[in-house]
Amino acid sequence: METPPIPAANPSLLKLESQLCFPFYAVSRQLTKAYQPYLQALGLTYPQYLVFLLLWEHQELTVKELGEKLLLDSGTLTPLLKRMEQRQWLSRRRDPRDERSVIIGLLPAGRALEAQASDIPTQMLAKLHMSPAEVGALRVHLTHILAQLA
Amino acid sequence: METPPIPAANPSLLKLESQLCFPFYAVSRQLTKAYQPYLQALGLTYPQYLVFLLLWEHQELTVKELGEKLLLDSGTLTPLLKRMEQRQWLSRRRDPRDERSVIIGLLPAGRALEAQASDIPTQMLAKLHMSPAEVGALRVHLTHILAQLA
DNA sequence: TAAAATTTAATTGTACACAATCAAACATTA
DNA sequence: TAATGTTTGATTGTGTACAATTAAATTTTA
Repeated sequence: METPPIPAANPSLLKLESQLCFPFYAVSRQLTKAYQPYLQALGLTYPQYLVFLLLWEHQELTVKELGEKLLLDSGTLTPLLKRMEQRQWLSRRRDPRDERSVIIGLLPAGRALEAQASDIPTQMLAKLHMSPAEVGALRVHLTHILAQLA
Repeated sequence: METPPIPAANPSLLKLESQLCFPFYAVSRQLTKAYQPYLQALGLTYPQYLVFLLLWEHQELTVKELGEKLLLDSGTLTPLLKRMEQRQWLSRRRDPRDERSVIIGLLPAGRALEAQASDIPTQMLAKLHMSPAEVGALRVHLTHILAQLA
């Protein structure tokens, strides 16, 4: 015999289709997958690409600064950065003025990747089937939500 | 000949702040963190919660069906489901009518969690500082983007 | 129907994510 | 300045994610 369903306060809210979180989770992973062909050609993972976006702009950043900008902690960044260091893409050294800090610096091989990555944003925009205006509006919206959460 | 590669058509596109993907990635992780206090009280991780949302509704689903609905593959689901099986939350058995399929079934301990989870959606909505109408519109928007990508 | 192709999970290996803890370096203060 | 507290990364352990491969079961086809 069937057990009657437990009466939730509002049963319909406890369904996958009612969730706001799931589309975020799923879109995030599908977007990462959409980057795959471009990133794989450069031997990069998506989080590594994000680190490069920051280093191409700033040349040098501490682990703490990278973590603040990407919302990632050292447990994620330290091994990721060590892998990128092994590939000679970046350097890791203590700040002589504050030995607690580790400065991540762009190396020539890492700088050279910027030219090869320059087409990626445009190619990704094409995949989204959205106008630049739509993309811009959505980015503003998401950034606002992120500010509420973080 | 191909498009000229070296200088990006628009250099500003290759910045973290220009990306649409990053807000999705960051919001997704921050949302998962926002669930933490509620899920930890039940001993659940976020992907395990998603599996339960489907099982509370459907009682039984194959690994393939779970994978299709959550956009996750067996390399992710198999170990996750084995952990949930160890907790007696669900059962795993081959479909006698097609021995390739594994049927995941809700067990009493898993069913009992539904009542404890029933308040989570409402509590999460409160954290978002958004009206139900806004949330609904955004969910529709994201679901549409997901359909484009998946 | 036997062989080939397809479907479905499981396995393997790499790379995140993050909570919790640790240790060193720096800052503060009594 | 010595003791206390804070900051910063690294480490450890658990749990996803996913590509690639494998193996078994089923379906299709010659």
